[in-house]
Amino acid sequence: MSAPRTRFAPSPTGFLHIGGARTALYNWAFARHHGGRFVLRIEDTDRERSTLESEQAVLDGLEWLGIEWDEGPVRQSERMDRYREVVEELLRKDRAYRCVCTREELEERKQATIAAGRKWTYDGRCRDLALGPGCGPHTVRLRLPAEGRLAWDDLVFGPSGQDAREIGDMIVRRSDGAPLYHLAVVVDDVEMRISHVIRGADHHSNTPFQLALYAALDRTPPLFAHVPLIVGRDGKKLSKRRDPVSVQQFREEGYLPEAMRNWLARIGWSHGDQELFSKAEIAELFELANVHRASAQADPAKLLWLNQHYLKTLDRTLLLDRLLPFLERVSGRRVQPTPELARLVELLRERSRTLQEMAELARFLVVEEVAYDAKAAAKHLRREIVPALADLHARLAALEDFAEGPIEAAFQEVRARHGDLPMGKLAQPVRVALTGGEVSPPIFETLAVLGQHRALARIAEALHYLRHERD
RNA sequence: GCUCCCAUCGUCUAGUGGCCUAGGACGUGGCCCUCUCAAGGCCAAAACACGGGUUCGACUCCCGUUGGGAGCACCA
Repeated sequence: MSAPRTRFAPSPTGFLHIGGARTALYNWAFARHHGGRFVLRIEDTDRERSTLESEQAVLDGLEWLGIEWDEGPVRQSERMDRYREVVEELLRKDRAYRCVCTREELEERKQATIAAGRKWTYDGRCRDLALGPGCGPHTVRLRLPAEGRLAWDDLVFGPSGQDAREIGDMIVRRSDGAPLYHLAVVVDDVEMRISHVIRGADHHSNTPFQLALYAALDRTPPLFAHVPLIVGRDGKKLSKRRDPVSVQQFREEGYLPEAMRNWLARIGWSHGDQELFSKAEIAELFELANVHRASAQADPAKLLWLNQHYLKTLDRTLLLDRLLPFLERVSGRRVQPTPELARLVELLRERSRTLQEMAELARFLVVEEVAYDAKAAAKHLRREIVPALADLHARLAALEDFAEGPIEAAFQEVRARHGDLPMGKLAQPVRVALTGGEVSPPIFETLAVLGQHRALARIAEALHYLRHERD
């Protein structure tokens, strides 16, 4: 195939939705795979609902996911004159006609038809009236063929189509002069020379009408590929209320773009048994032929697993960089990358599923003092540990090289001196003293990362708490 | 209601008439490892929606049923 041109055409009426993000990803991947170009178009003809903020949110989301576009963004709102021209041209060529039926009249006739048990499409009342521009408030309707089939070979769904007579003459220009969505889309896809329209399956049944528009415009339609919808947990349509749907939201919860991209790619598309795909692999391996036809549920558990995988394997500098904002948020302070923090992050990689979790586990390193988790303190900070803990404090204070090995030796000595104290009995209280909670990397490493001075201060603080504050 | 579409473990999927005692991954359960939490290793449970055909042979092809989805606007 000659270099294809694909496009992603979101309407900026909210944030970037995971369904939209996946559609964008597929368009991007298809273009990259075939050495084509990927164009971004903003469908903001609905002035009421479109905002600049949400346009920016969509752009940010795409950038974050690493889905870069080659052209655009082109805004439909800036092309209104062109759509008007096209409608005039359609009128001139008698491919369309003016219609003065009001909404009320239409509704009335529609109800009557349905009551009579027949199917409603526009009844063509104004079709042969040859109404001129002076006919008063009117819409413009496309003249649809009375017979024949509007068919295409969908790249995902295969042979598709609908009889023209079942569609009826659809409106292409509203009575206020604004073009309808389908007209704008077709005009843009023609003029942007889009070769492959890859979009959500919710547009599958809109396609016949758009085909009629291409015919009226005397243009060859592009190839269509409809990708299955992502549905919610119960198999129903995604609901903003029930399901997490915003890319931005996942981002704020600490998911990595690498994981999101991989997750999105694998919903409704597969390449054999492969689960892990880098950005380059998605571009290299993506084929429309391997896109499923059935709608799919997005599984948050799988995303969590993917996220942990990328957390484990991401470049260390990059990871630290991504973590900082989260760490600043959970600690409430400015955080500089330090060698200690970098070391801790290495230990936290396989213990965190999100950047948020990682930040919470790293918090103890960047704050001045930790607050004891009530449950952890109740369980591990008990009076009977005081002698051993005090002994450990003394031994650790005496260390010249505050590294893992010597620290471990200190622990062994203390345990032996206190009736062969089980490791857990000593490690857990120390862990609570150091971090405030009962979860952290291995205790020797945790101590080493925190440093002798701060570690001793926290153990001393715990001893003070045990002697004076605890009942 | 009408039109169109879809249907393999809980979820994402492999499978294109015999390689299937239906494979993988996530999740779930168990065991091992273990100073906590993880990670890791091993094991397990878990699916071809149903009914008819076609065929020597159907998860794979055809028809129907059931279930699910999308579209049916002077929204996008």
